[in-house]
Amino acid sequence: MRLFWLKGFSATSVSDLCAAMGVTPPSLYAAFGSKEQLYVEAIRHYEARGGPSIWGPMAEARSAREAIERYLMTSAEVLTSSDHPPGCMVVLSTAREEGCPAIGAVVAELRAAAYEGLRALLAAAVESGELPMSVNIAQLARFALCVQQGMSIQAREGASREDLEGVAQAAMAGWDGLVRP
Amino acid sequence: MRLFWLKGFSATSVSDLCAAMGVTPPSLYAAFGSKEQLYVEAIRHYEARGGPSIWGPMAEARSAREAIERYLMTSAEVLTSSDHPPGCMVVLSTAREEGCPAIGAVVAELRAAAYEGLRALLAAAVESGELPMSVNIAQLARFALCVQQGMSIQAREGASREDLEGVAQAAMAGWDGLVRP
DNA sequence: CGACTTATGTAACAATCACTATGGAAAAAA
DNA sequence: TTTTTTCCATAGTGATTGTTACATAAGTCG
Repeated sequence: MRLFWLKGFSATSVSDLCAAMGVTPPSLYAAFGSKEQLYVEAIRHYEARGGPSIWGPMAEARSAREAIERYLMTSAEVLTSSDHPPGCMVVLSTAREEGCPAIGAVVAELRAAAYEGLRALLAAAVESGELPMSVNIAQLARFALCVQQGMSIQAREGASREDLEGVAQAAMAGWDGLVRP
Repeated sequence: MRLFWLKGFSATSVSDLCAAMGVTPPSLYAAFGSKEQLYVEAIRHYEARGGPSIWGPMAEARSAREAIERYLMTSAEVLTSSDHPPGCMVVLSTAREEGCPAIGAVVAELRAAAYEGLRALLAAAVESGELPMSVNIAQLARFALCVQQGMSIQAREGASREDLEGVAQAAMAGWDGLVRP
């Protein structure tokens, strides 16, 4: 998972993977079938492990604004954590462009789920009256997602947690500007 | 350039490049030396051609706010233009992570120039009095850059120009919130 | 027209790619 | 203890990687 995360699909060879796992090719193929299936399993594992650390804190928020703020602030922390490659594996994946549509479909599914999660959160906030009905939910969800995706690139470039927290703070100012009537 | 832009460094083979150029390997190597040097020449060509279309409109702006707005709105248009691959080649490049530090250095240089351009613009606005001295220039520059980088990922995922213009608009609301005392 | 430099295509280079057939060792079952 | 099954490494599969030696064709100049 870490190798694919860091180097991408094409640039990571089966030799690299075997060396990192301390295994020989036959064992790898007996366990995962192919390099492609291993990547899918790796990114699914990534989502299952890393997902809660980002989506978890949002669930405890008492307002949509606080949820989005936690989403971005937690991202600033997680994406720059030093015990794994920087940035989000799903956001940074380019397997489809590298000529692997099967993986691309899985990645697209995970990305769509992130967007839909944000959208549903905002829709519920409109329903409950926290947000005025005039607010453009799709725009706001896409904006938050876009900022978080940009953070992944910044993190890979070497930005610090503080750098990204500044970005999150700036984005929340955008929220306040847009939500106001 | 388009092949590298779309598929990245590792996933683009010399065969692909030769086929796309209608040339055989010896000609390619006589002209460019190596795949690596060709990538560098391609991304430099990208910057020389595509750079002005983004940085050009900013120069005509009459305020820092308008300049940033043009930066983001023009990006929304250019990054989704249909006559070339979606997203920014410099932002989306992962050559360093793919194991090519020489290319990584060139990409880092181009990215740093973008950040420095934004930073200088904001510094000048503080100097001229348009922006209060209390504003965090580095934070604002990084925020604008981050949003633009996120746009590249969204564009590659299939977002439309209108989608990204919505993001740009939301980001400008963030500007207004941050610049106010 | 002939000599020479400049290209470009053919073919092949060693290395690495993803992947697998085979054989032997360890563990489980009888 | 013997048999059977599971497991895994050695070694090698054909294909493709980036790159180049050679030979032929084209263009340039005397």
